Amino acid sequence: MSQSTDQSPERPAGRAVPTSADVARLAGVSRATVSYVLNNTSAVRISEPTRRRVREAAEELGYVPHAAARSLRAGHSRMVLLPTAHVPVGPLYSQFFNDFQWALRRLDYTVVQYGSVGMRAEEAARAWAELRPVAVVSLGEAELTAQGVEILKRSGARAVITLGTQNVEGTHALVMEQGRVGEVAATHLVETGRRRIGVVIPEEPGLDMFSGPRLEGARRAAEGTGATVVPLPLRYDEESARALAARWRDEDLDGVFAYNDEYAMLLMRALQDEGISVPEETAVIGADDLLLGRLLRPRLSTVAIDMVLGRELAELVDRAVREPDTAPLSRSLLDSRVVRRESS
Amino acid sequence: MSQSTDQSPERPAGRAVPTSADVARLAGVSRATVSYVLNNTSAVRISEPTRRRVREAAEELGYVPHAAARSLRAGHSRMVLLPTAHVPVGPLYSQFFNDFQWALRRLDYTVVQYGSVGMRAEEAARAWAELRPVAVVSLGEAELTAQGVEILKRSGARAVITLGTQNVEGTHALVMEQGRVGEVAATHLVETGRRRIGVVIPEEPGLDMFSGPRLEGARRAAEGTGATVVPLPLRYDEESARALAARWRDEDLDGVFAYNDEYAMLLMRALQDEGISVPEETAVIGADDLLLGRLLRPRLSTVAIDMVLGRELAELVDRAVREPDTAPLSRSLLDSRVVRRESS
DNA sequence: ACACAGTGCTCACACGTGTCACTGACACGT
DNA sequence: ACGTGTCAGTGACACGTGTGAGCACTGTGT
Repeated sequence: MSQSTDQSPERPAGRAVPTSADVARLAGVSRATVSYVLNNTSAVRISEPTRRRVREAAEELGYVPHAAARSLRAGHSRMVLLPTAHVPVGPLYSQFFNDFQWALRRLDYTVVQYGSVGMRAEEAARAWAELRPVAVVSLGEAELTAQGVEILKRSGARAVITLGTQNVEGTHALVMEQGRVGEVAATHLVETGRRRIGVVIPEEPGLDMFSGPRLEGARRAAEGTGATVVPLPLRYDEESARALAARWRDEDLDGVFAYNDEYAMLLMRALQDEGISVPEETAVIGADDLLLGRLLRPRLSTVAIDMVLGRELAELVDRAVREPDTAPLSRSLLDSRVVRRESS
Repeated sequence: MSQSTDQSPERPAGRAVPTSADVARLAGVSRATVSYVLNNTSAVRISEPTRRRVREAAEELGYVPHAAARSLRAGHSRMVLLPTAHVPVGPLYSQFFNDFQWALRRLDYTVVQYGSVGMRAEEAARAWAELRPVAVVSLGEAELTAQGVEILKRSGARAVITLGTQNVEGTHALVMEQGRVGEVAATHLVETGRRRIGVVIPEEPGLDMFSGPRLEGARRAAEGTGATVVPLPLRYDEESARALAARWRDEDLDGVFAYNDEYAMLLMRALQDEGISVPEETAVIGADDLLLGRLLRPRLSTVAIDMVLGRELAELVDRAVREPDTAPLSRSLLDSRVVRRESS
């Protein structure tokens, strides 16, 4: 990175940022009093007239406390860091993350998303550690090594939590059972008589953390039923889908779980263009229960995924912070159920 | 908010967070030397053996500098704050934001997203100001009042930038010409002979900042051509679409610009179910050029939107920070063009 | 012998905040 | 007069860092 140049960033002199000392001066009291008043400290008693004078002075100057100074003094920051994923997340996660943030703020945490694009895992961990967050909640475990966790904990983080598919040493690993998604999809296909079942694996990077476990789940479901599972790599474009459809009959497939509804729609169109009838010749099922899937003919069957509430997760985080030495959290983060429509 | 309780958050004593003083002690030098070495300060000369000893000591202790202390001393933070929008953003913006963040980091800024869910504008501005960001870049101007801008600037922010549809006093307002989207869509419909043109307005909250200007743009395009524009409120569900389609012939519409591809797909299906042929009886055009739109029959026409590069915007921000007194930035952030397929 | 410059490092302050320990002032009971 | 207690507030330190001023030492020129 470039060196911090710092070319005399003086403000225009007359407009210095007001501090609590300025407030104290204007109100004619000591700085300590200002601190007590503005923080509503209950242990010290300040008369009502003084309180008012302080508040008015703060208002007049437009005083805003300096978070860095505050947390420096306090020794901690009540800040929860969310490494921003480079994963392309759908509306499901957006909604979940919004709720989660809102709930954390209710618990008086400051939520900060901090990107790590183009950094190695350990480098990123160090950058996060500089902010001295009280907790780190990572979507996926890809950007966290055991060493990175160690760095974070040593820098004062009381909880490191991953929302992923596997456990990571030293973290509270909340497992999203992606495997269940593949499992219920495959089970549904098997129960409706399909025998050679394709599972679409997106070739787009960053999705492996979801697609891998879903494939495994499908395999588990097929085990011992006589059905076989065939992984099908697919890029999210028409040409790739056409190519896959062209060799469909050679593969002798009669059912497919297509990772999610978008890939399912793409593939179903290609199959139909190839003259393969859905669901008679091949059943298709997606995941996420997008509205758009209901607009196709046949209507797309799907796996609906119910995420845990953001509020619940926020409470788990809060507990992990308050009692860092308790056993690692354990909670299934999502639930899956088949929504059968017409394509399967 | 609840009071900060601070119930003796002592770490297990043996594991205190290491500071530069610890590093100095271990390396047998002064704290100043440590600072000089770890920051590669060129003005002071430190011998190579000493440098090595310091680096090794830092490594051994797992020392990570304390960002709060650093920026407290420095008086500024090179932190760019991105208020997280409560707007449901599509893949277009996700991509753009990723690029933008990456580019800012290249310029040695620290990018932090900070939510303001459930806060009033002024309250949120105050919370942001506590972090003393050097710049604030807001997607949309909804969560920024003139007063909020004043608070931020007074707290040391050298640039407040909005990516929106209108100017805000005191900010560098980068205008996304949403109007153009509606304009090119309507122009296209008019040129292909349509006379009564519907414009879908999503009823979902948070989208007004886009839908309003798009409607206005469509109106501009129709002006003086003899065509009329009819706003059509629509919720993103099948029932609402069915209801709209049911009164379609009464409205006597022969063309529709449907806000984006998702609403367009929803509406087109409802029209077809109602027995209205597309494009013969009614032309349909969306926006965003989603892949899924190409899967329908007829294939969906759309307005492709080319966003400005994240890197360019990052450079604008950098310039605004370095020279805060220059004229407000001005730059059109997006470009629109019609992609004609089969539905229009 | 002295001035002077260069090298390698340290001292001590400042940044803005929270809070512990303490101080006057006044009231009350004896 | 004295001890005790409450009220309303203040003084001073600590948090971790960056940096200008300065110090001890060595070499070099006159």
